Amino acid sequence: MPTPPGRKPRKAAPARQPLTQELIVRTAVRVLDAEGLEAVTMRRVAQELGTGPASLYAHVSGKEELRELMLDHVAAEIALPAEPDPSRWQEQLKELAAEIRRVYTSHGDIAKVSMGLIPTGPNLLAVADAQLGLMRAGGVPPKIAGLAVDTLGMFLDADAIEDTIYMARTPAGVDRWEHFQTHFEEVRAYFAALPPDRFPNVTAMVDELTGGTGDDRFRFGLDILVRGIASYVQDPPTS
Amino acid sequence: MPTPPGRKPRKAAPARQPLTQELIVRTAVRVLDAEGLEAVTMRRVAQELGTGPASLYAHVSGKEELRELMLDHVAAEIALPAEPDPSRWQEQLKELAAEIRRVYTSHGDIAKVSMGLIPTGPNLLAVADAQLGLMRAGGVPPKIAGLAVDTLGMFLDADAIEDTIYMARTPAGVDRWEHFQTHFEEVRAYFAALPPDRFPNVTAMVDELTGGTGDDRFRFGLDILVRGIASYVQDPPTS
DNA sequence: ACCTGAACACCGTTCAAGT
DNA sequence: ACCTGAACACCGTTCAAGT
Repeated sequence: MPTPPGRKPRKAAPARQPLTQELIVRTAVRVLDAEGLEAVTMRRVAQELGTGPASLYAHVSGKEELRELMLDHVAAEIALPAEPDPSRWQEQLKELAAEIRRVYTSHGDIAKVSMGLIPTGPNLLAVADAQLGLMRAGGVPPKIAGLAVDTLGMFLDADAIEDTIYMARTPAGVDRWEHFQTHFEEVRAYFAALPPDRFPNVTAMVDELTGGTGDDRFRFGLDILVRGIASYVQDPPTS
Repeated sequence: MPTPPGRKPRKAAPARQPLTQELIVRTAVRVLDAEGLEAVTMRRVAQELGTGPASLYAHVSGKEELRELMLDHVAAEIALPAEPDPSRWQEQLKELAAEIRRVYTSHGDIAKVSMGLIPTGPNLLAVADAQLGLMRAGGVPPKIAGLAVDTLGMFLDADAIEDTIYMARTPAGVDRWEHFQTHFEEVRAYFAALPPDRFPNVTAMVDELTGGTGDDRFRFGLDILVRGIASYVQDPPTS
């Protein structure tokens, strides 16, 4: 049967969307989520878009910029506190940190891009601005707040990277948690088998060194940092 | 003139040293020091040794193992405290941290290898053992000490990486410090030019955000961490 | 056992040529 | 202005062949 007049074919063509920076970044993040940062190559992203690698360079200056755009794209998911509350700025800062951790760890090893990068994208800057806002509301001296944003950022990046170590190396087709467990048990056995005379403390503390979960480590470090920052407040707000 | 009998030629041949793991690792570290971690490729190390990349695989399982061997090789330079002194364990821990920082930052971006890696090499394990020894001497509860080694390691790795950002990207033939200054001034100008209504805190604190040196940041973070760890000590030793 | 050349399956980026 | 094919100068790793 011929198509009746005036009725257009359902799909005019493959109708590929035109290339834009936004589309490229979204595609790159999809690859990141599925296979990790190492899999995000210019060639791979181009292939995913049905084109060649050279086509990307009209919208992105190179791989480095693409990585930074991916990071800022992902940072948009971080929910910021509505308004600083001076009476509970420490809790708010911890909540924001937990939120950043949640978003980072849900996007493969994106934290590797953040580590050692001065934030310039709008979303990452908004996060930094929110952190500063909370500390200012809490009465943290500006100089301390300036240093603390850096330190907090280092901690969050490092923690997210640490969290994704076992994940990243999981071979395809293997259960992630099983892989995690196996690897962990190997480390434990290795530590336990070390010569006690050369490593008296490591061998004596095998349980303590391998026992803590990622959550334990995060809470421990975050608590110490926030308490440390708060210790610089001269006149704590009367709650 | 012919060579007199019984006198061997000065140099019998190019006399290349036979390939060993030790030699490969030393060569790789030399490339790291001169050109950074990215320049350390299997092919480049092989070339430096006057052979092909395939030859390395008889002594090293691959690039990943070579990187870890490099890290442990470098960790041998870290001077460990002679003996824990319970009355000044916090100072000793800070001194050790500063020593680790010194060694890491003197070897390009080697800290990138350490980040997110469970230490298994003898030298890195010795460093961890020393940290644990200091904390145990200070009366830090074992569980806390176990978490603290992790947190401290994360901080040291992140700090060293942060320190080498500007260095690593310096183009050849350009003065490193000049490059650093230029880049820093650009960041400052960028922050200052941001819209104050969207980023009220960042724009209000440009000086505080760009003012601190790497040393400031290190001392600030380390001080907070050690104080936090010490806060878990139940019965501080009577000094 | 160690070393090698050649090959395989990848990279990021550039550039002249097309539309 | 945007897109493309082809090329350039690299990667890590494997493998059969040599010694």
